[in-house]
Amino acid sequence: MPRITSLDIAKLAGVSQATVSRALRDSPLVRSETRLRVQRIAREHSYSVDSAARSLRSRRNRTIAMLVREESGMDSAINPFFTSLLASITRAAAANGYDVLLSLQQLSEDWVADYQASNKAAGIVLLGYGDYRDYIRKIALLDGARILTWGPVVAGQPGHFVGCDNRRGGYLATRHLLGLGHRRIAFLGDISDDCPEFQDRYRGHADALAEAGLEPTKALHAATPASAHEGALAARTLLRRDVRFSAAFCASDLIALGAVRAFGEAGLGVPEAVSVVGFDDIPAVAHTTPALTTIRQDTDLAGTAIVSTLLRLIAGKPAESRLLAPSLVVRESCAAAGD
Amino acid sequence: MPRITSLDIAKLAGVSQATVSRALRDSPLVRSETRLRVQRIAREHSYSVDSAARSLRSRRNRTIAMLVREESGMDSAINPFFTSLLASITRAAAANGYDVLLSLQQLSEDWVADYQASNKAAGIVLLGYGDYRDYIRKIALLDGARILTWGPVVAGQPGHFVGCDNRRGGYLATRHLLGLGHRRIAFLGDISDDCPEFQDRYRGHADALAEAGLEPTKALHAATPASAHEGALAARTLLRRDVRFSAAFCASDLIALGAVRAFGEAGLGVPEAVSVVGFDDIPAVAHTTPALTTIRQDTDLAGTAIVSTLLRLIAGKPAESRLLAPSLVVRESCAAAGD
DNA sequence: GGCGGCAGTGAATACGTTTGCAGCCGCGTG
DNA sequence: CACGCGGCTGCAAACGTATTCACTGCCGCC
Repeated sequence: MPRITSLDIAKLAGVSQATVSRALRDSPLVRSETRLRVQRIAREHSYSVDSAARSLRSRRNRTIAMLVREESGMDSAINPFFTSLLASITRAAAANGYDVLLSLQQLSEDWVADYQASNKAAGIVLLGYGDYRDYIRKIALLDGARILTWGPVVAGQPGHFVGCDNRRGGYLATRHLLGLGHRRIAFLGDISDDCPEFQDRYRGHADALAEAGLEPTKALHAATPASAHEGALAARTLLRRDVRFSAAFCASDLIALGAVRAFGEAGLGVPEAVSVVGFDDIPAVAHTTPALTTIRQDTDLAGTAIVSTLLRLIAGKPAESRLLAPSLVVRESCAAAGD
Repeated sequence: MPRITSLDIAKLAGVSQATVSRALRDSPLVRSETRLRVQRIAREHSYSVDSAARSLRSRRNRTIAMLVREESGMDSAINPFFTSLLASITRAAAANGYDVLLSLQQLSEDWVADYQASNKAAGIVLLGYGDYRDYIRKIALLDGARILTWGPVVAGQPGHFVGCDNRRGGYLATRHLLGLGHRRIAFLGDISDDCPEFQDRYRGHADALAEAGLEPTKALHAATPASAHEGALAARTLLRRDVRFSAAFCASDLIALGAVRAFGEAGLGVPEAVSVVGFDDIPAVAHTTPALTTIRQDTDLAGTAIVSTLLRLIAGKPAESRLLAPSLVVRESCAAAGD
């Protein structure tokens, strides 16, 4: 049973194959009467264009590839909004008539060749490659690289990025705490160059303090590894310093979870004794006790921003890196400062 | 800058384009010396085969499509192992040289035409379409439908399925409780025809009871909606009946979470007063207090099973539906029966 | 009335690859 | 010596579509 082709439809409709091709693409070149007839016949025979032939002939391709870093990407414990980001990108792509190719990659091999040169995809979205920054920099300079990276946007870097406005997020978090009357606010998180995200969150934190006429205090900052629950360690470090504070802004939700536990073990209830704000709004923190007040990244918005920027790149139009505004989600982990 | 083709490589290597094609596919027809030279040159120019041209000419396609149901699929709260299933399928596909197309679909439209007829994909994996059973049944009968559904395997149904051995899982859960000395074990979960999974879990539960010379007691069964935390409701229903039990097997982790809370509110500590076993091993339950003892579905195994079965289908070989063995994960929510 | 243009259509070609077929060469065999 | 055969290679024909170009009527205009 041979595959049904546009030529078959052409014969059935009594027109040429060229006309079928045009009719199915809603070309204004064909009379609307003809167009509708062809479309009807095609539908009746449930014909649909062979995508291989199409992209071979037209030299373009309605597919974008999502490259997710093997180790980190899909691990929903570490990067929990990846799933919803995935979904939202897929939705946005579909809305633009694009298919999405999913691939788990180490980013070590020559996958640019694999996907760009063999044109399996018109463009590439990189997810979870935060620490491959230099490599991305390199390939971003390739001619016509249609590559978009989800991650921290740092000024002046080559390549195209879409990411969360971490500085704004940090600002929102600390402003919330200030608004509740807190004045001595700890910051938990590593702000070395390894974590540009956290650096920005810290800057936002400082912004908010400055706005209130305060300055960040060194004693109130506890560095902590980015991942893992070792936020608890940082919290204990802080407690050991014997410095007064009534609130803590944690650079990630996981850190916050650890901190909440550490505070609890030290007899400091959250939010009675100390208020806590997290960052990310991972699904788990809505169901913890207390449910965590945190900063949410809008994954829906992120998906559409990523796709629309990438499509501009594909179309050869100029495209800017974009920062997405996060928002504050108030739950139960903050209380007004006692005095 | 025109795209580099196999013809270019041919010229560079001083052979014909046909030989290049063969060499790159490791055909035994070309002398190994020639083959290596061609491959080296291709690599040096980072040439890779145009996938559109390849699949057009060869009429085959190294892509499989994953269709995830829009509403339920990616919602990681409801179906949390979907993400890891996704990852594991992608990995398994890549190991076989297949790409994975991700699509969120309602399964209402004529997507079979879209994916099969337009051959974007050689085969289709359906995820999260539990209640589209009759529709799947219909399309499973299409000639050469290379479609695989992840979901409950019921005997005699048309189509190809890979799913968890729910009966075995139910058996394991209840056997664990019996082993701890429990004799009056409640079952929380809807066992109507709407939930074939839960029916099977209940059967396994009954199997284990029978093995111990016991019978399921009607009074110890509380139906509950499949999703949501309304397991709490079921638990309360049970408590109101004023029937004695020392353990509860919950047909899903979400039900279990609700039940644990309801028991707690009624003054029944878990596991001191009542032992609880869940099902699914969603990520959250490893971090609750108490951490939940539950039945885990092995998503890695599932991914490889799904892919290998689908590949058999694609190759035209006969393929069987497969049941995957779950395993018991012991945590903190069960204690030996007091007497 | 000729002529340019326009709307609609068809013929033909090219996209880059795979693959059937034929050809070549050298060697063993009858 | 002829012949065949096996190992290797090239030629050329598809695969199904998009798109350029040419063509046909037809209308309006000078």
